[in-house]
Amino acid sequence: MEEEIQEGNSLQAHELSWALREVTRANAEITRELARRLGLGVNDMTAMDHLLQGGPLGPAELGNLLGMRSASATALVDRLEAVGHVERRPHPTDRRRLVVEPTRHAVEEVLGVIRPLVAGLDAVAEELSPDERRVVARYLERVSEVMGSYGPGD
Amino acid sequence: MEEEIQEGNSLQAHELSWALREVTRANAEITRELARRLGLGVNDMTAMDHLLQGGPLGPAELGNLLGMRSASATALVDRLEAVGHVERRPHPTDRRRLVVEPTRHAVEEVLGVIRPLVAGLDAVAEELSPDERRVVARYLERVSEVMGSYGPGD
DNA sequence: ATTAAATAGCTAGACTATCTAATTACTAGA
DNA sequence: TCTAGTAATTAGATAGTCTAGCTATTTAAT
Repeated sequence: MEEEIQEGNSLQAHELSWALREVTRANAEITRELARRLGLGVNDMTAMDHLLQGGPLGPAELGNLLGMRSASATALVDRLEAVGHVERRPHPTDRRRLVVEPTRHAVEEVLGVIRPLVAGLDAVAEELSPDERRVVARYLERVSEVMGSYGPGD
Repeated sequence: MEEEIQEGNSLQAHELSWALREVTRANAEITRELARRLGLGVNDMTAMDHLLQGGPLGPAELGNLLGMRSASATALVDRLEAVGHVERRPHPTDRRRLVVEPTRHAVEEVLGVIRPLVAGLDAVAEELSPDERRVVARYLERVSEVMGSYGPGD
């Protein structure tokens, strides 16, 4: 896009918000692209991402992270299991529960696809000085807070 | 991921990337929430967003922004038109084309829902000094570039 | 102990949104 | 004018989600 930040003039707040909006838009695009490369739907890919990132999750718990009902989560885990990306294991203490575990092969495949992106983003962060990183991190945290405050409510 | 051991007190690059990841995750959530409040699907809401933001768009052009085929875009515009959120108008010069225009009522409704969020994000930007805003903006632009470089390709 | 309520996951059937392929109408270049 | 290309649509198929209801298990209250 052609909107360049003006040198000399002060940068208006809404221009910064616009840059943020561009990031979220680019993120939506890349999410579709990564899913396509993995041969998964967007939600299925995002679910794998959550499984790699976070601790052990049950099907419904996983679905909640994606804003879906437990029935849909069952179907989601079915699909992931069918392609060998996850396995259902019994929960160690609660016999009602399951834990959904990514398979070794799936971990490698997913990481292989997202690694270049992660590396690219880390490289951008490396370009900043430690002080600058602190400024940006604080901004990003505040943005997360504000977004979170509009979470599923009334 | 557990707490990273920091060298000195400097903020590591991947911690910053993690903060970015939190933002994109929060954005995915709030996108669902905003769509829910408007009684629209996520793509339909995002389409409205694009129509408010950008210049005049045809159905397929709009669909491309969302990564969908022209047939799906036709259906999308059908849905938006059915609830009175957009109108199909003839393109001024090319009689094959249409322009999809949001209705006055829809503009108000959508803006009413997203305005608080936009205001909240602008307020976060206001908390920063002009210099800090420049630093953050540059980071966000670089992030958009990196994400864009993984765009739909091979 | 027994019973009642809540929780986790699953099944069934319907609905929504997307896709591919083919169709119509129009534009533009040789 | 003929031909190739483009914009939008239609038709049919498929995938993913939803609601509603089910079983099994756990937790809490008699």
